Amino acid sequence: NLWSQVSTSNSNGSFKFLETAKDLPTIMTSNIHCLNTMMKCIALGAVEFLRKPLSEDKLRNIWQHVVHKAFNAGGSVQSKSLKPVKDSIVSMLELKVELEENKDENMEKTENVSLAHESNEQQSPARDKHPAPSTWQFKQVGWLLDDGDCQDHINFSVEKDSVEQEGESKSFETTCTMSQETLQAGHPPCFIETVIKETGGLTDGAKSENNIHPNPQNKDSLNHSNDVASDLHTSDGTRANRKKMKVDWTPELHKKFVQAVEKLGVDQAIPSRVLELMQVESLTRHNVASHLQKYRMRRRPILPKEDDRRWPHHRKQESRSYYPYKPIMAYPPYHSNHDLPTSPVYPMWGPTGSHTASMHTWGTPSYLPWPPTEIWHRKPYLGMHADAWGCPVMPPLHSPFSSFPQNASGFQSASMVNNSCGIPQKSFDLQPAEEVINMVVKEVINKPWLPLPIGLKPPSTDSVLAELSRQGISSIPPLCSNSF
DNA sequence: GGTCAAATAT
DNA sequence: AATATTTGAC
Repeated sequence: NLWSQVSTSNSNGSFKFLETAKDLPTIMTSNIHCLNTMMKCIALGAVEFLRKPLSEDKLRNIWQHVVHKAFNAGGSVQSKSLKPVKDSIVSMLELKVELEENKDENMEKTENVSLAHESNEQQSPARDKHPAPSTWQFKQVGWLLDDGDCQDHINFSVEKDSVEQEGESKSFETTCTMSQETLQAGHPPCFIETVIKETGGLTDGAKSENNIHPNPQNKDSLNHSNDVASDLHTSDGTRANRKKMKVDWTPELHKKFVQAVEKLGVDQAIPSRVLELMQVESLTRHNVASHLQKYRMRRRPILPKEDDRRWPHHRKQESRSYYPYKPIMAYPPYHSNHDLPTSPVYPMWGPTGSHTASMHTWGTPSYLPWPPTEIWHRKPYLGMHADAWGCPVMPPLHSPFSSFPQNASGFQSASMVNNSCGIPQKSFDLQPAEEVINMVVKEVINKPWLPLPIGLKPPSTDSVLAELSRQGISSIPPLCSNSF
């Protein structure tokens, strides 16, 4: 990802640049507010044309789209985690800032910034990755078998070193499976399977990993004791060794988590509260916090917030706690959620259609597949990985930005039409302060779930072209000619 | 306490 | 190598 900048003192240069960078989403910013110029830029492939006084809103808007874009891309690639995206965006930010700094607006007439995205981002239609969803769902089923739905199991393995005797470090792992009524307060007994994870003489660092499978893998045998494992019933808490326990977020546990989060409202879900609602002792705030962190990262639903003010949209009173997150994606405008129930716009995590599907098992209506891998290491009883999900993950086969929303901030607002010559109100407006830029970008990045401002609807090519011809600018390379 | 991000563990 | 969790810092 990078920002490329081209500053020219004459619009012609800019146009040239635009043409050169057709395939790169380019945003033109200029203090020239001539419809003609704008049209031309758009026609030449600019994704947006912003009038020079770059307001905070405009910036935010742009960045939100960038972030969305980035996230979308990330989502399509299953393995891709959010972080990288974030990083790249951040790096972009730096460049951006740098750019902004260097910017010498005095002379420049037109300046354009192009938001380029990694070349590899192009998705090859051929090989997609749709495994996640299906597997996920499938897994669910598998689990249902053992748990008998209403029982939740919390598994955590405690690893404690046997006595202090350093002689031979023998550590064993205790896997405690406690069951508890889903929502009931009761604290049922729990089974504790102790697995001796004997570690040979400490000397040879080679800890024979022969050790019994920690919970992860043969989870399958929830019900059966594992080979080496021996079952004992104990009063849970007591032996809840105070060592490091790794919480195993089983689907059930996760489900609870999600329910709690939803009850609170995603935006108000904070670790402590969630923990309360979950009523799962044995879990620490940190555990929840961590999970929450992960949770938030995955679902990047756009969620209304005070951010709305800027985007005169009528969602005022929406108790946006639940899933009003019908993402107002600027991105793939094509299908609205109902078209293809299963085709996620946000390939992986976005709150997309398919509510019902996931609803039952995860009680998560809007969040698609939670953790793909997590699902995997529990072997579903029923073999085959059949794509239960059956979701034809359709990756954006087209240029990622193909539908990049135009008109970030009232592109076609009357104001700009008449306003042929912008007059810098405040130096600030013309040149957003670095802090502002930083702040805005950061905000956007940090809250990917915020609603995408404005329905940035792409200016219809037709209208633009029409207008252009009307203006006598017809010698412009047709938009459609290039992949833009 | 909440968040974030680095460090670990798997 | 990629994730899932845990730790620690802020």
